[in-house]
Amino acid sequence: MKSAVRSPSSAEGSIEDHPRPAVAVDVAAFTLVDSQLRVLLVRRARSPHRGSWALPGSLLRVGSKVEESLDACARRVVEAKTGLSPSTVYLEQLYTFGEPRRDPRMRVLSVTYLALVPPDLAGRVRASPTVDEIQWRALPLRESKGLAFDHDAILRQALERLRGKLDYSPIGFALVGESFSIRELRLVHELILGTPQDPGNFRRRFQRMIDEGLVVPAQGRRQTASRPAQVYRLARAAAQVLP
Amino acid sequence: MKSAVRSPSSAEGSIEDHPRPAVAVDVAAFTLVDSQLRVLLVRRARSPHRGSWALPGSLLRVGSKVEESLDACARRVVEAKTGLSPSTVYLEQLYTFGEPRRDPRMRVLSVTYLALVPPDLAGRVRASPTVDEIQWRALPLRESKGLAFDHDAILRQALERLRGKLDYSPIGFALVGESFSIRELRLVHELILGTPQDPGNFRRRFQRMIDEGLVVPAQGRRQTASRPAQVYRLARAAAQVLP
DNA sequence: AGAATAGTGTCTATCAGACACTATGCA
DNA sequence: TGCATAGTGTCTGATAGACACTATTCT
Repeated sequence: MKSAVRSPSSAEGSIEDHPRPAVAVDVAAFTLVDSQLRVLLVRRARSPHRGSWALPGSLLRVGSKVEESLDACARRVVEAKTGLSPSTVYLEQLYTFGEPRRDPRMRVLSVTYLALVPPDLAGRVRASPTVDEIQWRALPLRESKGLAFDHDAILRQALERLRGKLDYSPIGFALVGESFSIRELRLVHELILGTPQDPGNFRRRFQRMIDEGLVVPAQGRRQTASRPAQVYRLARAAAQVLP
Repeated sequence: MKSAVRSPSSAEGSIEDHPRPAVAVDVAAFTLVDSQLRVLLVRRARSPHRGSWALPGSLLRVGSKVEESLDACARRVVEAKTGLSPSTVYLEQLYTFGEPRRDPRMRVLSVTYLALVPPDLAGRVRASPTVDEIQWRALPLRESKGLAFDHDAILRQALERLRGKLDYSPIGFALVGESFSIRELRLVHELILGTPQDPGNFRRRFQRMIDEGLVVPAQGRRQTASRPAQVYRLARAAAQVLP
């Protein structure tokens, strides 16, 4: 019972000899395509869960030469799957999943990330040669229990985080282009929250952001069936918030 | 550059052969002692950072027989250090730290947890035989750069989470006894937020919780220098929220 | 009685939500 | 000219914060 006495602190004594789990980084990447919220999925080519859809991921690079941080690994995953320069992609660590039997082969921890890809860049993934092995899937997914491993739970957690942060953080801007109309930003909120947002009230909240200098009018207008809308862009100071 | 082609998905092919990092679980455990917010620290008996104070932790138990989940590992850490039954301790995963050089010996990931220990149980840790190797240290710490590894950053993150969730979650109840006066709960909020809370306004917010049935009056009163206060306890339904 | 804390009342500013209304550009 | 969408105005109810006030119990 008192076996903890042997190694009371975080990383003691024979740390090199202690058995270690495999560590993967999996990413729930979202974007907007055709006015739909979509998540990036890959089809598994190998067992286990061969043929199932899964969140893209990779084993963390560990070893004498190629140590990468968790953030760097997540960036690498997004870059590899989309061909995007990751500088325009918002990335945020989500949660670490580590149930003993989540992978049938062996003990695997998954450090998960939330990624937001601007819609004007998301199209590139279609040009990939492995086109039918990777796709932006519209949400909500039909078969909600369809993903490999525990990726359903990861996806749920990612959406929850997204919804939770939308109101008090500028996270929504990561899903519109560099310049955007209020209508476009409102669509992002409506898709994430799943409920229509009152145009007037939404605009008033947006107006406060203008007053605070968070957002500034930009050149150009949006072509619509009727009156064109003013477009805006993030102020330089605020753009730093979304690395 | 295109090395990702070899293993495009999360856990592919030679997962058993891929080099693996060590994985530790470190816990930032808070409690109230002498009307002060305190964090549980242990003094490191071995190199690296020998003699420095650190958050308590343990290597994750991995292997054929003793697979434990991340949550179970965090519970085990708290139990080992405090002697408490972990059922009364609030536990929540915080963040996973994985910078390549955070441990000089080798690559070590730290999955961190926030723990809240009810004040009436915290005293037990003093009775431990290793009394001068472990203690509840008052916050804020004097030497804010004094902890081993990157534990300063972990502690900062834990306090941030605590502050952030205080307003919209019942997390504060985890730092009072089973029955408590409004004054006691207010003290918890004041210590976490670092600012005095208006007694009247605080009470009004509390009143809403009573109206919603979240909290109910309990037997007994609190002995003070003047008028004794009513004590309350969480309603049975609400108590489930704090496992 | 006096001190101290528990607990109440009230005023103001802010904000979300509902919804009616005006303005502008396209077909 | 009509229509669809952009954008404004207004009302209501909920809430945070500041602060004055009353109530109760201990010494």
